[in-house]
Amino acid sequence: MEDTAAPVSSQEQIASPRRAPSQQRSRERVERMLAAASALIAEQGSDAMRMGEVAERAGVSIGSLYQFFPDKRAVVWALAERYTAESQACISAALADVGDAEGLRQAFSELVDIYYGLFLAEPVMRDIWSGTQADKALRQLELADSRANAEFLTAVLKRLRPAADPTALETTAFLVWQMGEAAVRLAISVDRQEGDRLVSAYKRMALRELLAE
Amino acid sequence: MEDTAAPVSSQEQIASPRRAPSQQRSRERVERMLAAASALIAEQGSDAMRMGEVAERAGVSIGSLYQFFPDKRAVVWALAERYTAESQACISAALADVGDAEGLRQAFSELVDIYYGLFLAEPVMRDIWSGTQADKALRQLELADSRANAEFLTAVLKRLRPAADPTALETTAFLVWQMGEAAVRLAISVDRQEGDRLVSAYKRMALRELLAE
DNA sequence: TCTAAACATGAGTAATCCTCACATTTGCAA
DNA sequence: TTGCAAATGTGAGGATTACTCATGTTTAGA
Repeated sequence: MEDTAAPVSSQEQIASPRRAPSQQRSRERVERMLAAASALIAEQGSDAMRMGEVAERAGVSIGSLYQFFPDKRAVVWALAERYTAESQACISAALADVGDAEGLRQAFSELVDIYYGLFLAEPVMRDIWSGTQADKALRQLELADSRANAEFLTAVLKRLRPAADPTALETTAFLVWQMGEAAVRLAISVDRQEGDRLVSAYKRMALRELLAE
Repeated sequence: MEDTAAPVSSQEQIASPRRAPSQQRSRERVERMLAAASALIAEQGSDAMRMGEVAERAGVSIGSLYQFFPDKRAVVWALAERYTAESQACISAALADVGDAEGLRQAFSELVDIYYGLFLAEPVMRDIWSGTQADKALRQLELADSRANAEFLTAVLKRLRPAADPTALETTAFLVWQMGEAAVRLAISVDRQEGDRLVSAYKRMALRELLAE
């Protein structure tokens, strides 16, 4: 007798730290845990990362690890959250004072290059975001992040094309942004030369759309 | 004393059936296994799919399951392979006799609609391809599939724009195709109304690029 | 009919996530 | 300073699950 219902479809809530570290000592230990996890992900990928190994390398017991992270995904999620927070500021700054088409062209091109470079250089980031589709919580984080970033782009578009339908601009910005993330992920999974070509092609395609009409 | 090398980076080869079923009886049993797996994925997702449950539902022992599939991923992979084989024919047919810009516009739009519809309707397909980023073998299958499909598009482009640089056309086709897959995956993970808008926006963006110059 | 190969079985192995009962440390009020 | 509650730390062990293997059964063909 098994469940015939599909419990998966419900919104799996993101697991927040089981208990926020309130003492200095534990805050440092949590940092060590995250650093250990980051190193292990860089070496082996998040899938091969073992919780026991994270604990060992951080110099804490497995129990302590689970005191602050409800499960394995939460560890990865915590790292992912840091990256998004960092990049958000960078993106906001780059797009804030774009005033004309040429400005957008330059700022956008730079942003894509930075993003591409980050993925090429950061194995942890690459690993985390490539698992994004499979993990519901990460997928939600990525979507939320993408929406937030797309909003900066939307703001620019509304400035440059005040006559256009706002909803359409929002859709365009969101789509272009997501396509960019997909393009970069694609680019790093083929050889470097083709990757560069793909990123260039994406830039052209995105800008054509952003500056249309 | 731990390995400091990262064994993950090496090309994990796709696991082929451990032993191809040669008798009628076993061929039928393998079909039942795949059907059971498909049903379970539809209900719970491939991650929650348990090999024991697949065997039970197919009415075979766990040992039999492993006689034909070397591991869990191979089961999912076998299902994925079927979908790609099916869709390939469909895509090839749709693009084969495109002769002008208007023809491309129509054929492309239809293809995207079909693909979007398929993802909306087929939970198994949705699940399999959303895990695509995490699983190296599936990622390779998807890339190979995408390249093959993009080739049909490349052929059309070369016909419509004979003067253009062939490599550039190939890059464009591949990128546009991958963007399409990403757009559809994005569209099904937001609400239906926004999903529709995103797919429309993708069509416009892609066609603008495909018909440029 | 006989035999070798293909097929079938399921209890058992190994790996891993995570819990929990208990020990220790910290901050702070009396 | 002292006492104590809350926060933190520990690691053996429970629970789950992918996968193996020794052994038995069925099939195809000579």
